[in-house]
Amino acid sequence: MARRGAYAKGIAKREEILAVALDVIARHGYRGASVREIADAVGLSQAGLLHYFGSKDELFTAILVKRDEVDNADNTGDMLEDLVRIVAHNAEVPGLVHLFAQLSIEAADPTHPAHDFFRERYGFLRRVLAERIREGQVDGSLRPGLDPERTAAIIIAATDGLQTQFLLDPTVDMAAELAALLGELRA
Amino acid sequence: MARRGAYAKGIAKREEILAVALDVIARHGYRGASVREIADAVGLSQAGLLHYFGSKDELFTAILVKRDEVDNADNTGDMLEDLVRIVAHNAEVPGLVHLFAQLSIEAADPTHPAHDFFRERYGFLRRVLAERIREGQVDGSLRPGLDPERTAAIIIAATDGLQTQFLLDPTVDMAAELAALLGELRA
DNA sequence: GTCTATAGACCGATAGAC
DNA sequence: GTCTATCGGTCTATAGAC
Repeated sequence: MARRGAYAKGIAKREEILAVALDVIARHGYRGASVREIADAVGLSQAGLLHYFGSKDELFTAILVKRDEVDNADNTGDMLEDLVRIVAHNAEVPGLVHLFAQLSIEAADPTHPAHDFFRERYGFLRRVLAERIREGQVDGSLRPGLDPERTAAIIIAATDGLQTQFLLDPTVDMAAELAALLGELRA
Repeated sequence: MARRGAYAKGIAKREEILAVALDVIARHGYRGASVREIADAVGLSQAGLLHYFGSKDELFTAILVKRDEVDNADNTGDMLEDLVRIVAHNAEVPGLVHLFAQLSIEAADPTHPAHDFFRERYGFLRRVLAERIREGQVDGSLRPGLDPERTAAIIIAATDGLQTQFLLDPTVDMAAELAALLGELRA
C-alpha cells in the first residue's frame, strides 16, 4: 500500500479531479461530455487533465466506477430499499443520470471501451438482485410465484426506463414509480 | 393532396430513402449515425441526401416518425398485446432499437431538436396506456388495485430498460420479460 | 437531382516549453 | 505538473459544376 510521495500525490489528485467532475456533471449536466468540457469544469486544460487520465476512455471509465462507489457507499443491505434510495438520490443529480444513460447505450457496441464494464455491471446486478428476491420469497416478503431472474431483470429495466422518462420530463417521480412496482411484487 | 409532378416525386423519393435507411439501420446498426453513413447506405452522397432532408435534424426526425408509423401499422387494438408484439419484432432490428434509445437519451437536453418529439411521444403513450389499463380494470382483466398512470409509466419504463439490457446482451429476451411483467398485473 | 470539394467547428491525442 | 500549440480526424452544411 504505502506508496512513495509523487505517486501517492498523483492518486490523490485523480480522486480530487473525479470528485469535482462528478459534482459538476451532477449539477450542470454534461452535454457532449468531451474531455475539454470536463477539463474546463475542473479547472485544468485538456492536456492537463489527460496527464492524469491517459485517454478519454480511461477518464470516463474512472467516472463510472467512482459513481458506483459513491452510490453504494451507504448501503443498508436491504437491496430493494437501497435501490429506491439511490433512485431518489439520482433525481438530484440529473447530469450523472444523463451521462450514465448515454454511455450505457453507446456501450452497446461491442467495440466500445465501456462495453465490458456495463455488460458485467448488468450481469452482476441481475444475479445479486435475483438472489435477494429468492431470499425474499423464502422469508415470505415477496410473492412466491415470481421468477427471480425475470423479476430482477424487470426491476432493473424499470429503473433504467424511468430515468429516460425523468430526463425528458423532470416532474416524473422515479422513486415513487419504482416503489409502486416493488409494492406490487410483495406477498 | 394531388401534388404537381416534381414535388410529388420529391416526396416519393423521401419515402424511398426513409424505407432504405430504416432497413439498413435495422440490420446493420448505425454506430455514430452520421448523415454520411446513412447517405452511403442509401446510395447517395452526403450532399445528395441533404437535398431531400435539409439538415441532419430533419432527417433523423423523419426516421423516428417513420419508424413509429411502421411499428403501429398493424396494431390489433389490444394495446398490451400490440406492445409485446412490437417488442418481439424489435429484437430483429437491433440497429433501430439502438438508434431510438440513443436519440431518446440525447433528446433529454431541452435544446435538442428531437426533445419535443420524445416528450410528446412519452406523454401520449402514458395517457393512452393508462386509459387502456383503466378499461382492463373495468372489464376485470387487470388487478383493480393498480394506479393506471403509475402502471403505464412502469410498463413503458420496463420496455425501454429491457432494450438497454438487450443491446448490451442480445440473449436477453425482451418480449418474454415484458410478458412476465404484464402477467403479474393480471387479475 | 446529384455530385465533388471545401468551409468551419469540434474532437482526442501528443509534442514540447516552462 | 501544467500549459500552449498543433496535428489529423470526423462531423454538418453549403457552394458550385454538371
